[in-house]
Amino acid sequence: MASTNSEDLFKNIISHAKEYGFIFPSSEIYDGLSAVYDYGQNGAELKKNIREFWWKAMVQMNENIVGIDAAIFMHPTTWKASGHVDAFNDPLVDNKDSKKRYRADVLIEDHVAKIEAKIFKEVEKARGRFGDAFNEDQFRSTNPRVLENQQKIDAINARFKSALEANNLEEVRQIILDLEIVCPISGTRNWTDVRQFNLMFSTQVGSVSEEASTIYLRPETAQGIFVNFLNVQKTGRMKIPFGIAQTGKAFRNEIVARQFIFRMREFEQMEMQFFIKPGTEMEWYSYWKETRMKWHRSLGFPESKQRFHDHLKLAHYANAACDIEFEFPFGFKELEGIHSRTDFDLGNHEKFSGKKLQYFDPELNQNYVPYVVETSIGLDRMFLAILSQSYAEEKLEDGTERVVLRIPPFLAPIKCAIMPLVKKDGLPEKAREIMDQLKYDHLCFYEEKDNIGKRYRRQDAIGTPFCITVDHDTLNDNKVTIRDRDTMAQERVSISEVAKILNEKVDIRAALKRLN
RNA sequence: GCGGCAAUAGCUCAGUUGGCAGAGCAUCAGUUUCCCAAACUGAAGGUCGCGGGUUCGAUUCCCGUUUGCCGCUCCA
Repeated sequence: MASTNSEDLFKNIISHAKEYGFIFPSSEIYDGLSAVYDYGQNGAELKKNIREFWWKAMVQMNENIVGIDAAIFMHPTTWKASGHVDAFNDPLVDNKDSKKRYRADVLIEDHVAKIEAKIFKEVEKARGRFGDAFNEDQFRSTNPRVLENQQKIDAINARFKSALEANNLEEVRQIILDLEIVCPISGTRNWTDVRQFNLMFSTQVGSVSEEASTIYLRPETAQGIFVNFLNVQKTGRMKIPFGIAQTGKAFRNEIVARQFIFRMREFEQMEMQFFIKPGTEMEWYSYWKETRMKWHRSLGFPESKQRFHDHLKLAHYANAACDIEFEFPFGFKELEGIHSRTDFDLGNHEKFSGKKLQYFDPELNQNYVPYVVETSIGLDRMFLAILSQSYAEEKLEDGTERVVLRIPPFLAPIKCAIMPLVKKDGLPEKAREIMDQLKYDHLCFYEEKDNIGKRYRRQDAIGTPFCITVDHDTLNDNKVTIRDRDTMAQERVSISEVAKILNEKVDIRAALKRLN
């Protein structure tokens, strides 16, 4: 059972996640759906608790940050303004020998450019021959070689244009084959089919197909915040600097989606857009870098597991960007992104909507489009980080092994298991009384099946931090034992104190205070 | 997307040179023990991922396909 290397470890974590009701492949009875997963009974709780911790840390702990919940469907123009439509509409083709991928339109344009170069050469030759008397337009419209090449170019362009307009990718490939375009690296013409990779999923709104208009499932939640900037600023009487936070599903049609729930086609983001005065972005960028790292560190995992990764190549919307990376079993990977987005988004939404998205700054007595610093974390990735960091295969003193999830108690799916030592002599009744007392505050679990050791191990496996056991002495002294998941040590306490003790042990407040 | 490997019970896997489908653990019902996966009795759980082909007969051989993992590629 013990994992000898990180690949085994990762496989064991995946098995464990399924066996104990954290993660299931989507629609598994139909063989699943590639890169889509469901959260099971324990996974849903853990995910909810992570989301709550983020929400409280961002919204509840910051007077100048408020939360919204925007719709997944948005007006199609949103994605033109954001740049998502244009950035991802390229027809791509792979060379099977060199395994290199090219944009089909670039291959064809390069080929056209070569023909143009030939024409240019002819023209320059002629210019040298005729000297000052040279009439380029006349030469181009009469020279047979130039005309022939120009016709070729026109024919290619016309054919390519109509193929693209008809969305006929077969034809695009045929053009590449007919033009005998070779891969610059392998030199072969062994091309795959041409494929259109659009990052966004589309669907139709409207009941009649002719009236239907195409809309997209949002590829990021951020735009829901930008389009509501004025609504929130005005109705919330927000003053810059202020933030808008949101959690929710986003969808990306990834070409390659892999590594369990690390890269899924449907995933949940937790994003916060912080609106600031232009010129102050670098201060706020480093403020949020440190603040977010503190949040990650507050979970108590080794600091060596997290690191910053500064982006050298910046996206079209950013003037500074970094990732917080986590060391997953398959290496350091992005967990959260912090981006200085300038006024790119609000500015573009102004252009496309024609609405003024500005803030009147009373101190400066002037309007401006605010700059934005964004923090964007993948909830599913955070879930995987916590799951893989918590998972431990332990060898105990007596030589037996146990699997334990050392999830921080306030994030654990089940906070407390309550069990009678045996299921007779009135012990179950007593345990039920305690269960009925605690269930109003915490998700608790009652169990009387199997011997007590087995029940403890089952709770270890799902990360339940505490087990309360009712034994024969309980009936006389009204005391129970509280067993700690990590140390396996037991403490005997009065039943009247149990609620108070448990409240303290699983309280999210301690974690939030560590953020200060 | 390309290449490699894999898919048999909830989990980990064995197996049949092509001839009635197996183990351990887990699950459920009971007996017993009672503080760290104990024991016993019984039960349930499978079109051997799916679809074709070859064959008297395919879980086994062949082809396709789906899903997963790994490498490359991609990830504004």
